[in-house]
Parts: sequence; C-alpha cells; structure tokens
Amino acid sequence: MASSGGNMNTFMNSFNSFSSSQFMTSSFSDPLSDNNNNDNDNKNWGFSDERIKSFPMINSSSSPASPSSYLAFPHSLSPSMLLDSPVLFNNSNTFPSPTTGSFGNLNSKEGNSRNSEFSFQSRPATSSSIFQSSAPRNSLEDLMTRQQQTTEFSTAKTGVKSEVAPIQSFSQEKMSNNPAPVHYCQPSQYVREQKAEDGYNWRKYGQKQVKGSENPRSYYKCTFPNCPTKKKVERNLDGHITEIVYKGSHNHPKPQSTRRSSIQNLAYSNSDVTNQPNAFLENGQRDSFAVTDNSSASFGDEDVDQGSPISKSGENDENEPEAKRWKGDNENEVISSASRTVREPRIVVQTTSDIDILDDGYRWRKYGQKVVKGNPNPRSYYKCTFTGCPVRKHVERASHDLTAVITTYEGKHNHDVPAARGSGSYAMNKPPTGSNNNNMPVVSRPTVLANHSNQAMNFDDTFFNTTQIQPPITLQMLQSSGSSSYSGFGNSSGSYMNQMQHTNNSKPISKEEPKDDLFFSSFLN
DNA sequence: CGTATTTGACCTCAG
DNA sequence: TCTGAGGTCAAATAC
Repeated sequence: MASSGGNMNTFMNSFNSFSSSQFMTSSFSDPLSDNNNNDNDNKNWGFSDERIKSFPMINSSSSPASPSSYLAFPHSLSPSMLLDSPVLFNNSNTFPSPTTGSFGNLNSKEGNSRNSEFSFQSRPATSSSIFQSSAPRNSLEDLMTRQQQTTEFSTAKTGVKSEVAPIQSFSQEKMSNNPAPVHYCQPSQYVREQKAEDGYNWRKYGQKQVKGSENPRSYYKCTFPNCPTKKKVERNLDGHITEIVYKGSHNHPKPQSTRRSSIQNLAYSNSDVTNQPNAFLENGQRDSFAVTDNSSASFGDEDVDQGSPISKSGENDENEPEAKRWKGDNENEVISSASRTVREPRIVVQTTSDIDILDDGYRWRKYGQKVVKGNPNPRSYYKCTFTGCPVRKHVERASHDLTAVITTYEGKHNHDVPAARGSGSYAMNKPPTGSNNNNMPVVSRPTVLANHSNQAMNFDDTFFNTTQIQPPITLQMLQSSGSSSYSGFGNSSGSYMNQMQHTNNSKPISKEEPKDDLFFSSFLN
C-alpha cells in the first residue's frame, strides 16, 4: 500500500500485520484502576476468555537509551498503557528474569500515532495517580510519572493537551502539581486526546456498547482525505483505553502537530532511525503528541494496524493467526490496507495496572513452569506473594529471540509495592500497584521483535504478554532518560517499555478471566 | 459559525 | 432464514 516502501514500509507493514486487531489494548488498566473492573478484568485475565494481553516489550537494543524507544508506543499504545504495564518498568533487562518485561517495541508503522492514541486518556484519578504529578505515591508511580512525563513529555509541555491522557496525561499537568489524580477525562476528552496521541487526526464516527464488555467502543476514522484508516477504541469506565484496533494503514504521513515538542522530534528521530514506520511522523496533525508519534513508531494503535511494527507482514501472519480483524474487514482488506501485512494482528493494549516485570518490585513466588505450545522455551509461572494479592504472571523467552522475554501479567496488585527489596530502586521503580494504580494500560506494540514475541506468545493464555528485549532498561534509565526517553518507545530499536500484547482474542483481558488457579493448575498439571 | 462529538437508527455479517 | 452483534451513518448537539 501506500505505506509500502523502503524500510519504513516494512515497518509499516509489519505493523499492519499486527493489524489493529491484534493490538488491542486491553483492559488491564481497568483492573488496576478499579476493583470492580478488576473483577471483570480478572475474568478476562483469566485467560479463558480471551483476551490475553501480551505486552511484548522489546528493547531493541541495547540502546535503551533512546527514550523514545521506551515510550514509543505504537500509535495506539499509549504511553500510559505502557506505564501501566509492568513491562514498561522493567528494570532488569536481564533475561534471567523474565519478569522484567521489556516493552516490545512496536514499531508503528508510521510511527504514528498510535502511540498516542492509547495513551492517552487521562485516567481517572485512581489510575491516574500514577501519573499524577503529585508526589508519586510509590516509586512506581514516580516512575510511571516520570516515564509518562518523559513520554508525554514533552508534548504536554509543549502544550499538548492532556490528550495523552492517563498515562501520558501525567504529563505536565499531573506532574506539575496535581496531587490529585484528578484527571479523569470525559469520554470526549479522551477522544480528543487520542487524536493527539498517534499524531494522526481522527474523527469519531460512532460509539457502541459491545456485548460482553463494559467498555464502550468508539470508532474513529482518519480525517486525512481518502485515508482509509480506522480504529476502534475501547475505554474503561475510567476512560482508559483498554483496547485499540486499527484497520488499514495510513496512506499519508502524519500531520505535524504543532504541539509537538522537541521531544517528539527526539522520539521520532529515534524511532525513525530505528526503523519505524513512523517515520511519517509528520507533524501535522493536531494534537498528536510528539511522543506519541515517536512512539508511533512504537505502539500506537495505528502502528499496530497499519503496520504493526511488530511483525513483518509475513511473520505476522504466522504468528498472529490469532489476531482478530476488524470485523467486516477482509483479511485482504486488511492486508491491502496495510499493504504488507498479511493479517492484521490485533494489537491489544492492555492497561496493566501494575505490571511488574521482574523487578517490578513485587515479590513473586514461582509456582509452576510449563512449556507451551509454540514456544520451546519454558514459561515459569509466578504469583505475587503478597497476601490476598491475586496477581500472577508468567514469563517466557520468545521463541524467536531469546533475548526477548515475554511477561504476562494477570490481575492487579491490591497492595503497594513492597518495600524495596534490596535496592530501593525497586520501590522507586514500581508504581504502587494498588488497585488504583493500574491505570496505565500497557500497550503492546509489535515491533519486529514483537513479532517474535507474538509468535511466541500464543495468547492462548489470558495473560498479556510483554516481550522484553533484553537490553533491559532500568527504571533509572527510563527516568534518567527523561521524558524523551519515553517517546523513545516508538523506536523500534529501543523501545523498552513498549509492551505489546497480542491476544488471541481481541477481548479485553479484563472481562473474563478464567480463574487463575484453575488456569494455572491446568498448566501445572 | 464551523467543526467535532454524541447517539439512535440502520446496515451488514456471522452463527 | 432468523437473530444478534458489530459497524456505520447522519442528524442533533456541543464546543
């Protein structure tokens, strides 16, 4: 398609391959944010249902450095999501701990936007807390905040609206002072935010309550003339994006956003450099956050759709058989749209509440290990050791890329991050997972790596996975990287934080979760 | 006043 | 063929 072209195209394609469908954000955030949600989420988490959210995080490279990489969320992915996702924060890159999920980079094809999309909503306070500028509750929050800040970054600074929302939202505002989480955005707000997010301009043309989901689904069309790209976004009650599905690919560069700040640029640069399709980041679009854009490379929903960074077209297919397609879309269509990718992988962005990656600061008890289909590498299963905390996670190395670790979290932590274990760092890093915190959705974006991850992840499981690419990025790194870093996610190369989730099911994790125990027990058995 | 969002109705498609 | 779910349209409304 239009996108096809040089490398960029490739990315794009890959993203596309992921197709929006695959990348959905999922519900994690909700869980975090709300207990209620959690219930639902849990259900979802359960896996059984469905949506698994995987957040592959890929750190491409070692260069974690590029903030952008971190942040770069696929368009759709909002930084916030990332933030939410434990993955993002992974400190460790080290393989050893799978938990440290790295965020896969999703390269958004176009870098687009997608990132932004996700992100954005400002979440309701609870979740938002993370972002809130106010003193971070936890180290996690801080981290989140910082990250967000970074990611959002600049955008925010630049004056970007809160569009960014939750995760991003943090942006300045939150950061600045609001002690209170405050930012719950109304739906409309979110919408607007989204625009900014991925850098593309979107017009909402419909909203509908989807069966089986508490979350209303909004339908958007790219406002660029003749651009066939559409996306559908599900948001939590809180306003967090739980899932974003892109359809088609943009046949134009991103509009420049006036707002974008240097950060964006940075991000782009990174992303672009890396490979992202996002190259297009154009500026044009209104609000798109630079960050997003950057991220675009990474996650943006769009990314997903358009070319999900993750997979290359081919790969995607294979890997992402599971991915849904936008209903009504023919694969062909999808493909065509993407031009490259075969399937549209769904991108699920989950907001994870607190996903921690290994070093997420939480304490985990290994209770099982199993080799799952599609990946020769054993998946270890962990439970949060905090009394009464239902959170579980499983970690596995991507079959393709040993360096990539896929971490899938289930449930939200109902408690704060335990005191820093050894290093205070942990604490710092982690957000308070508390129910409140979850907000941030994790976004997963497919990156090349992601692709791998995707494959690896077969999302049979409800968990969402995060793939990390090894160069682990530490929180510190993230922090240090500053805002810019976030944006970085987009970068294909480096996105650390990006998490991609691929779920077989588009369903948001939240809804039906099979019970963990059962679920796990099955494995164990 | 123009543009974007909201929202109910209608259309399409899969089961 | 029917039914329900999902997706889109478009008038009304809000910004």
